Amino acid sequence: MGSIAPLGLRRSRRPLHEETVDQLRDLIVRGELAPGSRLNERVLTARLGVSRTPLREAIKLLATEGLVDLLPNRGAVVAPIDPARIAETLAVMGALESLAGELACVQASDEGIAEIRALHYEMLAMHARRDLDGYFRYNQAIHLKIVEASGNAVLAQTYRQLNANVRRVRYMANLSPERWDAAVQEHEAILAALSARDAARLKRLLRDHLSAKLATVLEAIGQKQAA
Amino acid sequence: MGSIAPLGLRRSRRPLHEETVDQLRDLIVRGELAPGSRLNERVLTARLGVSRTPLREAIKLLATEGLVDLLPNRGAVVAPIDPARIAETLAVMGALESLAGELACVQASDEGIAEIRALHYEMLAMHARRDLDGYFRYNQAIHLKIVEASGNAVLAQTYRQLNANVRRVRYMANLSPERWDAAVQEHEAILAALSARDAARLKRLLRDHLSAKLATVLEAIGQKQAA
DNA sequence: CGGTTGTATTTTGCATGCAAAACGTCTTAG
DNA sequence: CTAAGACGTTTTGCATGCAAAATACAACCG
Repeated sequence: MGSIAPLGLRRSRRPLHEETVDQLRDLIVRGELAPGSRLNERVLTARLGVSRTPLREAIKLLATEGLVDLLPNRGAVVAPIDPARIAETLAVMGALESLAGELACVQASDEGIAEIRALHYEMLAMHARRDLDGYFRYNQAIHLKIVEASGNAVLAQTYRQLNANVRRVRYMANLSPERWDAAVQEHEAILAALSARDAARLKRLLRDHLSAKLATVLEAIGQKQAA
Repeated sequence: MGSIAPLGLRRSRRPLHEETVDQLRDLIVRGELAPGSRLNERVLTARLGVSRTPLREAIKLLATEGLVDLLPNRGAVVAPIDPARIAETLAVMGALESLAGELACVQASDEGIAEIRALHYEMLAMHARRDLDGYFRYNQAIHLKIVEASGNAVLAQTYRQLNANVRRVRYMANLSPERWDAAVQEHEAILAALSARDAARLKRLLRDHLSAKLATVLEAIGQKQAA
C-alpha cells in the first residue's frame, strides 16, 4: 500500500535525518500513521529506506513537536489527537497570529501583501469549486504568509511547529457549508485589514478567526470520537 | 579543566539522550560552551561520558531549540547570540506571557497565586541583598509559574523552549541599579493584578515588562559587543 | 481451570565501525 | 613569496552490532 522508498539517487546535500523527519511528519500529519499506533523501528526503516540512526533522530525531533510520544524502553507511538491539547495549541497560535498580524501591518512589503491577496483569490476559487482539500492548502498558505510577513523568524518557526499538530485534525474534519462560508468571509475581512494596514483591526480579526476555528475543530473531533 | 563525567551509577530510568540534552543545554545556557564554538563529537563524548549516538540526538534537539546551528557535513556550533534574534524571541515571549496572564487570572488556583506571591518575596529578599544571581533565579521561577498557572501546557512548553535562548544573555548582562529597581516595581504591579485577577491589566503589565526587558537585554548585548 | 513464573523472542538503547566529506599541511610551480 | 594542488588526517554521517529491557508464550503450580 504505502509507497516504496525512492532509494537510489540522493542528491547528497540533504541530510538523511532531515529528510526522514519530513517524511515521518508527513505520514503522521496525513494520518497514514494513525494516532496511537506504535512506531516500530524495524518496520519504519524498511518503509523509509533508512537505517535506524537517522530514524531515531527523526523520532526524537517529532517528539519535541508533540507529534509522537516517547515511551522509555518501549519506543514511540504517534501522539493521540487530544482535543484539550488541540484547544491549547490553537489558543497559543491565536496569540501568535495576533502578534504576527500587528507586526505584518508595519513590516510587510506591498509585494508580500499582494502575494497574500493572490493566494486569497486562489482560495476563493477552491471554495467556489467546493474543493475542500485545495481550500485547506491555500488557507494554510495564507496564514503562513501572514505569519512570515511579520518579519519575525522566531515567531514563524514557532507557529509552524505548533501548526503541524493541528493540521492532523484537518484530515478528520469536514467543514459544514455554513462554517466554510463564514470562514471565507472572515478571510475577506482579514485581507481588507491587512491591505489597509490596520493593525488593531487585523489583530482582532485574526484572534476571532482562530477562536472560530477552535470551535469548529473541537466540534469535528467530538463528532469523530462519538462515531 | 571541565569537570569529568560523573559516570558510574546511572539510575537507568533516565534515557541517556535526555540526560545529555539537559547537560548540553546547561553548558550552553551557562556559557561554558561559548557562542560560536564548535561542538566536536569526540571531545563532547569524552566530556559527557556518553557515546556519539545519544550525543548526536541531543545536538539535533538543541538545534530545534535554536541553541546550536547545524552545519551540514561540518558538525554543529553553539548558536551565536544574535541581538535581532533575541529581540524576536522576546517579542514572541511577550505575546505568550500576555496570553498566559489573561488565562492565569481565570485559571489559577488561590494556592498557585500564593506560591507566586511567596516567590515574589523571595525575589525581593534577593534584591535587598543585591544578589543578582538569586534574583534572576526567582525572577525566572515567577515568570514560569505565571505561564504554568495559565493551565495551558502547550503554552508553557513553548515558553520554556524560547526561554532557554534568552537565558544565555543573562550571563552577560549586568542590570543597572535603576533598571533593577524598576523591574522590581513592575513585578509588584504584576503580582497585584494577578491577585486581583484583573486580566486586562495583567496582560498589559506583562507585555510592558517584557518590552522593558527587551530594551535592557539589547542594551546589554550592545555593550558586550562593543567591549 | 486460573494464575504465576520461567523462557524464548522481539525491540529498544547505546556503542562502535566504516566510508565519504572536510580540513590542514606540505610541496611545488609561478 | 604567493598561490594552487595533492596527500594525509580528522570529523562527520550513516549503518550495524551487542546487551538489556520488555513482551509473548508456555509450562507448571495451586
